[in-house]
Amino acid sequence: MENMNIKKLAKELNLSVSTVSKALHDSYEIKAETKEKVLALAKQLNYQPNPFASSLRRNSSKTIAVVIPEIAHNFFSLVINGIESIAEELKYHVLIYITHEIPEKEEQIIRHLLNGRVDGILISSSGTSNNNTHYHELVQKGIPFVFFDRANFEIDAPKVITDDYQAGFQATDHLIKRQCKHFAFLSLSNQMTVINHRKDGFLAALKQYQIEPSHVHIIEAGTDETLSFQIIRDFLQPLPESLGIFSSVEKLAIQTYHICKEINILIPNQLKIISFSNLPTAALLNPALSTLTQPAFSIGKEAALLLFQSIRNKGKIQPITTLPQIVLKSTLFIRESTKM
Amino acid sequence: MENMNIKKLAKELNLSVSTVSKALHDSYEIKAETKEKVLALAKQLNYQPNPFASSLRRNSSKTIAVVIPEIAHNFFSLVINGIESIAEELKYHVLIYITHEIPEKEEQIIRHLLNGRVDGILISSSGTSNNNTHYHELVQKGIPFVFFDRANFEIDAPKVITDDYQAGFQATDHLIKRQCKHFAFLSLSNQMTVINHRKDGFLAALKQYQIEPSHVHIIEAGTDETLSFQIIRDFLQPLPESLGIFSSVEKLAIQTYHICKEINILIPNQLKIISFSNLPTAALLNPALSTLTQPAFSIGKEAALLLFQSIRNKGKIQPITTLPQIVLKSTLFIRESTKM
DNA sequence: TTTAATTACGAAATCGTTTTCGTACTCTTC
DNA sequence: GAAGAGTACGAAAACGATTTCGTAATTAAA
Repeated sequence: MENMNIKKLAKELNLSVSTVSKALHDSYEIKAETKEKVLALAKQLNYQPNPFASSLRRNSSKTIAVVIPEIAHNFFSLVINGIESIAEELKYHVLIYITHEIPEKEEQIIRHLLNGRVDGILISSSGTSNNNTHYHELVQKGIPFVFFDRANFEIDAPKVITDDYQAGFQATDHLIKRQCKHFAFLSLSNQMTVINHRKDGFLAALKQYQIEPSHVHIIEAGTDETLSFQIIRDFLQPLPESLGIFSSVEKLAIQTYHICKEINILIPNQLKIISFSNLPTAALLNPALSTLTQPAFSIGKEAALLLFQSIRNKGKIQPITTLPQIVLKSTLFIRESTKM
Repeated sequence: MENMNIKKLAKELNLSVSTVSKALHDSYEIKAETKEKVLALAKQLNYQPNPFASSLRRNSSKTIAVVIPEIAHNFFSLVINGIESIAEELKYHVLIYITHEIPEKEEQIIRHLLNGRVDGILISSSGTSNNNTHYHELVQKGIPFVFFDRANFEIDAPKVITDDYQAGFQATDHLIKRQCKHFAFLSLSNQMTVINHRKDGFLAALKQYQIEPSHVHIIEAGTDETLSFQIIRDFLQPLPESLGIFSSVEKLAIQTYHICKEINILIPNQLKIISFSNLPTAALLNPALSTLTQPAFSIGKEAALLLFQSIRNKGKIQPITTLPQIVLKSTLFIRESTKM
């Protein structure tokens, strides 16, 4: 009596296994009276179908995977919230995989997922877009996947991104209007398209205002914490005159704050800074941080919706139109860190 | 040729399915030469075993579930990081379920997991300890689970917690020594044991210093955001003299900061505050927030280790000794928000 | 030389569902 | 009342792995 299964249910009911299965799935072949009996006993004996048997037979797992570079990061946590809100509604399960910003790790995870464990994948890429073969394998295997935020534009898959170029332009325009003379862009990696879009917006704004190229600084801080600390610290000593920093990610802005505190640089007097960020405490920082805030929850929601659409359409002929690419808007919050 | 499976592999190799399966599992029954051939072709044809067939037969899923109240919260994100670090090593998969602090939601999730989808569960309870039947059902079904942080002490399961009583005492002691006259404890719920342990520490310290009971305030702020805002705001108007606040969770401290900013209460002059928190920006707030910081990553790691130990021991006789309960220490960081 | 043990493999059952057929039986309809 | 349609169910074949047995062939022991 360890575990209830459909066979025991059938025996108990004096019905065949197939009849019970059909009854549980509300098949038209079974008459109402029988269905009721089956449902009643199933509930009474606390029957729950074995998910693996079901997945094996139906070739569908009711599970999706989320592959992200890191999780202890407000942006990604909020995205997961958005994803979960949809998955929960559709009774799907959510597997989480963390790449720790290591492209090989991402490849390994994606390759593993080729085995059919999930019906679809949501990816925020850690890749340097050098090696795309794992994405191609997904396409070839017919496993639906959707990129969010960190997309790979060489791959023909649905994407949910934000208006990074425009946001970068807007942030930089703001710094220019606040009378900065030198401008620095804090970059995570020059291999990531999101970051590069933000940088392109940054550069475009500076170009439009004809800023002296020698006053433009691109700081490749990288993903390693201690290293990026050192790189930023080195850049700030000596401190360029009227420096305006546009940080492409929250983490680097926080590091900059720490460094400024350490070596006594006053924000916003000596240095203005604005950053992409979903920090719930941005307004409470000393000084309050001006931010470009991505609609993280919506990104997760939209990405999940696209994925489930993709899963539903699986097998059916794809429309010839290009795959959907949803672009959401980030919001600019002007706070004290960029005060004149 | 859609998907590779063991049958096709066997045919290609002129071997039986069973031989191939054994070879892939490095069985002693198969000679080295055959194993090599099988492994070689498996790699060449990119064979990956179907996880559902395997799980169905072996009755094990190589998957664990993490059930948490919310994810957009530094503490839980860090815990997940810790959990993932162990799961990844053991090649386990991690399913995430979010209860949004709704006990019924938690029950529903746990009940669903009785179907064998996972080999074990890590739980940070959202329950009010009124209804424990779902935990009992886990025990009865023999599904291993471990509580972390928010444990239910009526249930005989392994737990990883922190020294909440002591930390609460320490935080309060600190406030007393900083010459506070009135003392407030911001609580999420009087049904949660973690919170109550912190409160007990708080009350014990006040008792030891013989603080006038009328100067002690327990604020039940609750989990609803707008409501808790209102409750805290109401409490702060009018502002008790020399108020020292001990916030049991980060979120309420942040709300308090926002309110103080809004109604112009100066921290730490008019109000001192210390909070349990894993905010990476605690030191950068205005003013820097004194915190009790839980070793979130370690909590996740230890809980995962206990769970896997439990999974390995499944079926074997349990030792008569009480189940393991690991207590980790929180760290006190004194910052400006409690300055004299 | 006979017996026992070991080696290396294969047939088939099994895990618990789902789904395709097949088939009694009843009910129309002309 | 014969043919066709519809109803309600059951037998059995999947799904793809794992595992239990059984057994030839070889080797070792007596």
